[in-house]
Amino acid sequence: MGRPVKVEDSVLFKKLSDVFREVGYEGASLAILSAATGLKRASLYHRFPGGKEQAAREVLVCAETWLTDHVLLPLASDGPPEVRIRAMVQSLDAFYSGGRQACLLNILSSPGPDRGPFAALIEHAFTAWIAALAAALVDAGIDPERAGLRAERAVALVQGTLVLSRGLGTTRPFETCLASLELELLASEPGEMGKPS
Amino acid sequence: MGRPVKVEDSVLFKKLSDVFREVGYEGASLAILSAATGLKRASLYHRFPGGKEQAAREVLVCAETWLTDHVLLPLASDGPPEVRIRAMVQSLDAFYSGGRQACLLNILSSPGPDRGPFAALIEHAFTAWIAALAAALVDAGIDPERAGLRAERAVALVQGTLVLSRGLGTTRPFETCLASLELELLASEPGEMGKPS
DNA sequence: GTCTATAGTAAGATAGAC
DNA sequence: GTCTATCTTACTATAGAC
Repeated sequence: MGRPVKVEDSVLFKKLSDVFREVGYEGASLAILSAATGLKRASLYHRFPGGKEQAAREVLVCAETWLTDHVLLPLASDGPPEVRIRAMVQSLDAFYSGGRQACLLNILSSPGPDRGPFAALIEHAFTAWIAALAAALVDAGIDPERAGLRAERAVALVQGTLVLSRGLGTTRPFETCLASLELELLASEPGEMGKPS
Repeated sequence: MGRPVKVEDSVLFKKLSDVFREVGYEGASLAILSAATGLKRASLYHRFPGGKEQAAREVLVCAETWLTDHVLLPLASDGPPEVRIRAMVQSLDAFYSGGRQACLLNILSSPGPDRGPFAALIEHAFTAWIAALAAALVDAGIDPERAGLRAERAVALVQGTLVLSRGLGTTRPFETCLASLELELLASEPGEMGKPS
């Protein structure tokens, strides 16, 4: 066995992220994280003195950076709204591997009344995502209130079709969702999104 | 301490279900399950020789029975479609405590490529739910293909707004979803659901 | 920065008394 | 049907060598 070499942060975070997305936070033991990254447990503690919780938090922060770069900034660019939204859709397709990989925002959120150690990060990510999407819709001439509802609904659809794709064992729901997302977000009719009144 | 009394199955399943929905499958240790149910670990093994996995499986079966009684059968009744759908919405509102409690179908599904021990049960539940909803929409005069897409989309929206409600720390997304679900499902216009072509 | 080695704790699971 | 007691394994975390 040769001399151990430093593991780059980018590949480290990628592998940690994959584990959390595959087996969840509680299911991700240090043994599994160690095997996946190639780092021994003690080395993981060197990188993350706070243990698994700190590792998950930093992975989440890393994911939020990705969200900012690939979703929020494109949505806030000065191009035509349909182009910005299309960029978001393509990024989401890649990020979730066409529906095969779960969302950290779902995986790392604790269901219980105590919202868990990552509640603030997760809430911030969802809020920023929805706000950026709504802003793009407003730029497209959509009423601000309706834009907010549509944006929130779109994020819920992405999350829900990920859940459904996993449960049904097929990526079709997620693919269908992404395929119709742009047209649906920019539709001019009140459609099925409008307030019932 | 008095003589131990038998714990009824109905309350046992309810308490086990609550734990799984609160802390997830991996997070639900036998110590937690024991504390929540009032049964010692050995007693849990007496009821569930297969351990935690069997307990979760039986809880899931119990949930599917609930789904059949409160969602599938009402959807398949011979009343007007809007009444049937309204019954489903009210049942969902109660089952998820207005968006405060997670869905076992999401919680117990393993994200990874190996779909986990409950994949078949979860897939069956989602499939039956979508099929029953689609059948009600067909009865309402909606084109079968569109009915299937709308039904799948509605289930995804329920799951997604549950995820979002948890992440945002408010039940509003789930409530908004339920409030507009009936009108949206039965809308006569192509709406935002139609195929892009 | 990574490793081996190890302590201490919590987990899943079983045996046998009542 | 529930309990106490125990076993074995797996996990988290730390110490110290290289």
